[in-house]
Amino acid sequence: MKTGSMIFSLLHVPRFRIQSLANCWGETFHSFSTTCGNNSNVRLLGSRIYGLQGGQRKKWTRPITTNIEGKGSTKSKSIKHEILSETILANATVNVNKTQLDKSQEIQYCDIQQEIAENKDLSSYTVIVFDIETTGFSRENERIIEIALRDLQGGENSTFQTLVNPQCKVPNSHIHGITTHMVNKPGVPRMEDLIPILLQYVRSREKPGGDVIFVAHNARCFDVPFIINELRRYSVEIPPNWLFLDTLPLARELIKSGGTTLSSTSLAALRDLYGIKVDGSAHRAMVDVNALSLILSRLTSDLKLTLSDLVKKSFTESDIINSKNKKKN
DNA sequence: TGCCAGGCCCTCTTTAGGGCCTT
Repeated sequence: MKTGSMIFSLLHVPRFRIQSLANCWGETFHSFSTTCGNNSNVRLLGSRIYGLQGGQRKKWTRPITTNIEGKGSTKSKSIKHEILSETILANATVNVNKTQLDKSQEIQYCDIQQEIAENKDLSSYTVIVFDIETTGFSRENERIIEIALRDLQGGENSTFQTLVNPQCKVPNSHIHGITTHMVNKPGVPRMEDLIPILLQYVRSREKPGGDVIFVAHNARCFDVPFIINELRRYSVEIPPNWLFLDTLPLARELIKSGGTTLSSTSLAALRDLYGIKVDGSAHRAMVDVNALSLILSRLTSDLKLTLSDLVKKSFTESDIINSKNKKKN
């Protein structure tokens, strides 16, 4: 198993508008590789954001990066975003080691993506695995401090990760290693700054007229309600083509089906079951996203689930709200 | 003084309670 190669990547954000952004952030990247039980070598590329720098309110320049795993993308590129008033202009240059990039093309996260490619009925779906780190468990009282996404179709800009300035203290640094000092400074985007960027990023991954399935572990009870609350806090509606899939019920289903040594449905237990090694700190968003990408692949294989099955198991924002209302009544 | 997360699942249950999962 080889690890440690450095891959630069970028977030190619097309020109778009944003109300107020006063941030500057950069990323360094690390790679992650693992070998699954069926001898299929899988290599993951994660990212981490450090070196956050302050910016000015109305005019600033910032590097935004995600990773490149593009097919045949051996050109060097770099990205430089200039924020002038309310407009972001994107230009890019990133240095990518060709050998490393060739290796990165071996990535095959999910049979799901192959199924999407082969099935016309499913070709409109985009599957994005995501994870958030927060200041605690309460969706009402706590805030998101890190978010990471991975589009399983891969290619350029298939990942997105950033710290988020919660504008409050981080009381649980012992969990994820993210401290108040790391996020409470001008260089880190606040949620209100990040939302338009996030929406733009997801739009850039969508297929025309297609739906996006967001996958997370314990999505129904934790990640999705958190996202819904954060968007609502800034009067932003969840796009109607967003679906959500929770891998926790899939893990329960696997235990019920028997024939597995899995005794807990936690992400850590699933990682252990499938021999997925963590490169970096577990409980950091992109590390968990990378692990869950592999877990999703193995879970769907073990449970013999197709993408159609996953679509049936997915839920919408309305489902969460309706179930909450039912409970109230 | 009162609140402290909340939804799902299991069982010694169903007019309930407790454990698990997420940070």
